[in-house]
Order: sequence, then C-alpha cells, then structure tokens
Amino acid sequence: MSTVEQSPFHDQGERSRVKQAKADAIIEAAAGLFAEQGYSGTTLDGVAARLGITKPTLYYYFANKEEILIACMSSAYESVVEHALVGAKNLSARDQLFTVAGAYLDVMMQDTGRCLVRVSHLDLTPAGRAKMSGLKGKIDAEIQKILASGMSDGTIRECDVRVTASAIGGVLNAVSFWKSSETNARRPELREKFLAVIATMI
Amino acid sequence: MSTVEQSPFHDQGERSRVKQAKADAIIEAAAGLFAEQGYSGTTLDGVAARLGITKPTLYYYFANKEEILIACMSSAYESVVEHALVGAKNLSARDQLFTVAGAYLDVMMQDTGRCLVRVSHLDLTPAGRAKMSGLKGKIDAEIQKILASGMSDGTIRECDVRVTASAIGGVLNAVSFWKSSETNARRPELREKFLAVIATMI
DNA sequence: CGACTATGATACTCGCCAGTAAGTTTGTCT
DNA sequence: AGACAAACTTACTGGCGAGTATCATAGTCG
Repeated sequence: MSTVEQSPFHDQGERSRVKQAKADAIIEAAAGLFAEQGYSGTTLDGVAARLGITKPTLYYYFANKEEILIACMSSAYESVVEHALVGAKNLSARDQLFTVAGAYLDVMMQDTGRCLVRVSHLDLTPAGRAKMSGLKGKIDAEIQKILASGMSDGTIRECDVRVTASAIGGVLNAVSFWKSSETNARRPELREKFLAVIATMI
Repeated sequence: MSTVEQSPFHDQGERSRVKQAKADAIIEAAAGLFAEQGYSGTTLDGVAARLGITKPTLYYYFANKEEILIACMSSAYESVVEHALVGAKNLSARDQLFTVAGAYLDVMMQDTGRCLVRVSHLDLTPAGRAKMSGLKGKIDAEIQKILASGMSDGTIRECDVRVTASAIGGVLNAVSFWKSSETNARRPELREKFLAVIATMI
C-alpha cells in the first residue's frame, strides 16, 4: 500500500506533463478544425498535418476520433464549471447567473467552445452523446437552480425556469456563430453586450 | 409565345403534383432522420426504408444527399418567410417581431426546422453552405430591420441591433433542442412562453 | 555500453455508403 | 396493338478516411 505514488521513472511527473501538453495541443488543433469544418468534414490527417505530425501519432494520445472531440467538448464544459460554479457563492442569485453566463460566453468565443455548438451532438455515438448531454445538463440544471433561488431572494423576476434557462442557453450559444475574426477582436465588448441582453431577460 | 403552358401530356399538372407530393414525403422522412441522427449518421438507405422504397428512387427526385438536406432546410426557411414577412405590414415593429418570432418558433418545433439547428451547416459543401447562409441571413437581416424601426417608432427599446438579433435567434433556436415528444404535446404553450421571453428582451 | 520504453513514421487494410448502370413494370398516347 | 416515357428495382462500383500492423529513432536506466 505504500508506494503507489512512487513510479519506476524518476521524472514521470515531467514526462506526463509533457505528454499532457501535447494532448492539449492536439485538442486545440482539432477544435479549430472541428469548428471550421465540422466533425465529419475534418480528417485526422488534417489534424495531424496542422501539428506537423502524422495520423498514427494521434492514436498514441487518444483512442479514436470521437475521443478527441469529446476531449474538446469536455475541456470547454469544464472551463465553464471551473470559472463559474466554484467561486460564485455568497453572491446574489442574479450575480451568480452573470458569473456563469460570463464564463460561458468566454468559452463560446474560443474554438473548444465553438465545437459545442457548431458540431452536432448527433455526430457522437450514443455513449459519447450521453456523456456530453450529462455535462450540458449539469450546466442547464445549475442555471435553473440559480433562477429558482433568484425568484426567492427577489433578484430575478418570476418566470418559467425551464423555458428561461433554455432561452438563456440559446443566447449564450449564439455568440459562437459569430465569425471568430470578429469575436477575437471584440471579445470584451461582445461579452458585455450579450450579458446586457441576459440582464433584460431575468 | 403562345403555348408554353400547354404541355405534351394532357395531365402533366396532375403528374407533377403527385411528383411534388412524393418529393415532399421524402423531405419529411429525411428531415425526421436528420434531426434524430444527424446528417452523416443518416443513410439514404434509411430514408428510403422509412418510405418503403429503395435508395435509387430517391435519385429520381433529388440529385444527391446534400440536395435533400438543402430541401429540408429551405422548406423550413421558406415557411418562416411566408408566414412572417408577407402579412406583417402595418403592424407596429414590436408586433412584426412577434409575428416573425412566432412563425420561427412554429417551424422550430417541426422536423424540418430542427434540421436547421441540429444539423450543422458545416456538413454542407461550400456552395450549399453559402445558399443556406443566405437564407438565414435574410431572416436575421429582417429581424435587425424590425429592431431598428422599432427603436424609431418607440415600440422597442434602444439596443445593439446586431447583438440583439443574434440573441433572439439563439432563443428561437433553443426550442429545437427540446425533445420532440414534449414540443408536440405542448406546442402552443411553449410558443407563448418563448414569445414571452422575447418580449422581455425588446 | 547494451537493454528497454517512449515516441513517432511508413505503409497498409477494410467497411461503409453515396452514387450508378442496367433492367423491369406500369400506364398513356396514337 | 405497340411504342414510349415515367417510375422503381436489383445489383453493382469506387473512394474516402478511420483505424492498425509494423518498423525506426531517441532518450534513459542499470
């Protein structure tokens, strides 16, 4: 029971850090192509070419194409969860919602986030689809929870929480359809403007 | 110049009406599968099977798979244009927007409309993508125009028209992600609730 | 130095499915 | 009747790209 942490390599930590960095580079490259060309329009040869490597190398880091897409999407979802659901306690419900929405908007102006919307969940196998729906559902449930508590503490007006959460999600997704050239140039401005729209809805 | 209408067949009108009806049936069947399984997840054999025919028959009505998808999407867009952009004159800008939004919502609760969102435009070839973007852009432009005129006649509050139009589009698209079993059962109710959300935004 | 693992490239297989070639049936017109 | 077109079918091809088997190189450790 003692040396589970102790590995045969003196610097496995370093090794796996490098490997993780490379995996991240693959995710980033793939996300860019998925967002531009869609899932089935993107070939693994294309992903590899963008990184100056060859296709089989990708399989050293990921089991298959779908796993790469799932990694892109998970990365985006987790970024939202991290930035929003963690440090947003003891705020009013209304401000909690702005925190989540802001984090979501930030992600949606990056390639990994764009994958969430530009690539259809239907391109996944049922297993992967379930996994992604779970993450999406988690965020949606959180928004619904915030809406409900906001109706209690009076910072959010009365509404149908399911419909409103769905609508808010729709607004947040919308920014991912903007041309990346524009979102890159006007990121803070667009973030504020979309948040202002959300503000009118709640 | 006289007999362009007069064809060699005594009942070509009937013939082409039947043919059109069959083409519509194909569109409907395909739209259902595209919405459930995505574009690349749907095979033409599957579409044909759902209609009790065989794949080559589809090619008697459409040139290729993409053209079927485009027909699905065009049908949805045109339905919006018909119901909204035609009979909505001499209303206030605010009510014009509700007219368009209502028509859009109606479409988005049907299979052809779901295709617009559940199937990525990236699954199309550049040519088809351009065509669909054109139609989408037409509706978006109309919404922007209504918003602008609403800011003049005072029925819509001041806002950034591009961002707001984009956000409204996002809300309208959102309903297409609802399970069809639920939208079928609660169509009028959901229509009103989503319109109520739009009402808060403008 | 020599054994071993991590990392990568070259060169393939193989299934799926869009699209096609060619033939068959059904109705319609003269 | 018999010729012709519309409407469909059966039986195929062909390519693309995901995934793999196998070999090459480079650090790393005793």
